[in-house]
Amino acid sequence: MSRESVIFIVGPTATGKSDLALALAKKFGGLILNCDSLQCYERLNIGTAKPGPLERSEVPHLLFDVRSVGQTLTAGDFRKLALKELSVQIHKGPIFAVGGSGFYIQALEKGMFDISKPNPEVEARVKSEYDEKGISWAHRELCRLDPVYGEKINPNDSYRIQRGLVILYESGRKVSELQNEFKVEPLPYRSMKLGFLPTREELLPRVQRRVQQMLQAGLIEEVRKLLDEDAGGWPPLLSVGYKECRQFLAGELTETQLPEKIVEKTMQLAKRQKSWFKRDLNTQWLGLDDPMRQAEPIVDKFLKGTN
RNA sequence: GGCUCGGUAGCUCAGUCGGUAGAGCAGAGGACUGAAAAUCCUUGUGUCGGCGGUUCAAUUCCGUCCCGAGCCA
Repeated sequence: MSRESVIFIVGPTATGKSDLALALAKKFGGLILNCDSLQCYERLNIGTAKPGPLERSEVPHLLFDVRSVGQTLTAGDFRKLALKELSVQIHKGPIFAVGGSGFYIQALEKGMFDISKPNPEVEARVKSEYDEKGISWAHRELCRLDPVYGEKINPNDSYRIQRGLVILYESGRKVSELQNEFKVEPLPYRSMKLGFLPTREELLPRVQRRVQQMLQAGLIEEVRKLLDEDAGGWPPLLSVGYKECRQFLAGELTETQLPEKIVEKTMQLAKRQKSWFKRDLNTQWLGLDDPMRQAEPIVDKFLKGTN
């Protein structure tokens, strides 16, 4: 029996991925590896539905709270940290890699371009030039320097335009070249994927319940404390739930609008997560009803198999 | 009870000097290589409140009724 196994558990938010991972890890003597971009940060607990001390005392939880307030983590950082954790921990038992960040899971499974982490000075330079000269200038500049990539991305995609320029200025490399040269670096362990793909009707009540619970558990207070510590410019506080609490604290949302807005934004996030995960044909899909019963035999068979 | 203003897409509303209507948001689908819970793309038929009348033609004008808000009694 090969013990060097990774079982991914993917899907949109509020589907019960963490609960399933915990149950499976207990059952099969495994460990949990976080694949959620925001649960990597300290102090984002309530709003990310991060597993608490109880869960973490039952099963080893890896890659939670690896960055503190004000710091950022990139997908590339995540990949490196995850591979390192896997190399030292995988002998201890099967790894249940859980999370809703499709981009992070892709980074872990397939690798990333061979370039260094973005240099903050270059990023700042691109940003200020972008702010000064505008998005259409930036897009034209990108098209001039890397026509293939420039024409592929949308002229309104501020994020990718700036990123493309940062890569060009910093390394002189074109994204289109990097894409051509890129070779998948598969995970050096055997792996399988379980996933949830609920309908809107199935997910909505779960999201509503979860948002209610988060607010009761003190989400607003969590946000207020972070803002008191001057974390206002920290990108994670722009994410779903956190952003809306800030709007509430700024008087831009009423007490009744707040939960409604968080539910709405969470459902939109879930839609994007679904469209990311559903195209992966290697995923075995589970229903929301008693997922442990469905998953256990699949995982058991996988762990007993040798290929 | 009288007067006024409203009733148009799931919501907020625009508009049609009479030729059956369109924005934002929501919803749906999709993309995705270092902030990804980010960033972005595509997608708008609905008894234009009901019933009558005028008209070649009414969501638009007129009458009446229903509903909501406000003012006066």
